[in-house]
Amino acid sequence: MSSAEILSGHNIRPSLMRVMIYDFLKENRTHPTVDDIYTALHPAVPTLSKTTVYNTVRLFCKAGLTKMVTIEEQQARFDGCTELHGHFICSECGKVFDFDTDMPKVAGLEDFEIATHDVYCSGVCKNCLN
Amino acid sequence: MSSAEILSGHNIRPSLMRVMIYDFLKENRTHPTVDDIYTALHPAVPTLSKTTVYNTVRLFCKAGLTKMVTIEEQQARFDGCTELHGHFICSECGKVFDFDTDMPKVAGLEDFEIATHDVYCSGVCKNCLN
DNA sequence: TAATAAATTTGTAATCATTACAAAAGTGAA
DNA sequence: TTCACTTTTGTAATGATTACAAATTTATTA
Repeated sequence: MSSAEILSGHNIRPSLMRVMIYDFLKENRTHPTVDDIYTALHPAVPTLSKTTVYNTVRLFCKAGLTKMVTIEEQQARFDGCTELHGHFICSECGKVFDFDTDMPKVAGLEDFEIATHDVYCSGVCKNCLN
Repeated sequence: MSSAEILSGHNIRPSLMRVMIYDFLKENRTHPTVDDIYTALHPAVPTLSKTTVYNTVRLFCKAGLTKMVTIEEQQARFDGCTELHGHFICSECGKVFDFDTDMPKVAGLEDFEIATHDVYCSGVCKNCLN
């Protein structure tokens, strides 16, 4: 299924900018920040505005198409994959890695309506340990 | 064990401000922000500076005495309890609740040095569901 | 105790991510 | 084409956090 079709399927009109940003998130599984996205796409689309990137990722997240990753930082990161998986941030290099996990146990929140589950870890990654 | 002793045990000199801030975190399990802490203590200590609160919570977190809770917000929250537990944020009222959980499964990070585990959930709390 | 050194606290100014907002540009229908 | 509507853009505002140096407090030494 094309990105345009995926966007349409979530009631988001597949404009050029939106498709580009969605493609970027799909192809770059590095959990980019808004600035990362802007910097990567700006050369190809000089008229791109950072506000548009902010608006677009917010739109995507509201539609459940992408996920926001807030992990010990003041800069939000975005993830094109919404399947359940954990995020590990390396305190040395700052890179964010995915890992496999399972649905965490949640006890004591009876009568709460739980919409999202997130598992975060931090430490030092393999590369930085050398 | 007194707060002063706990601070000393972590190689933090137990100054008046530090003990007050630590006590506040121990007694108020509401995951307060820096501003919450400042606003609560300021009447009693009019000379308190917000910078001091920032410095102090950073010092505590570095020493492992408190934990930072970054959950879909641009404002960091602080938790005086470092035992393993999950955090739930209500998308309606913004309150953060603790819940029981267990150590999440982490697969695929062999050779990584994992220092922290965090489980976050979001949704609508019991009160807001009415 | 007085003098000195070290650590803590404070206030101001700077930084930086994010949002508000209104104008401009683009898109599609009649 | 014209009109209504949506998207995109740029600028300015907001607000959390940090940098930094001065002021204050605390501990140490003589």
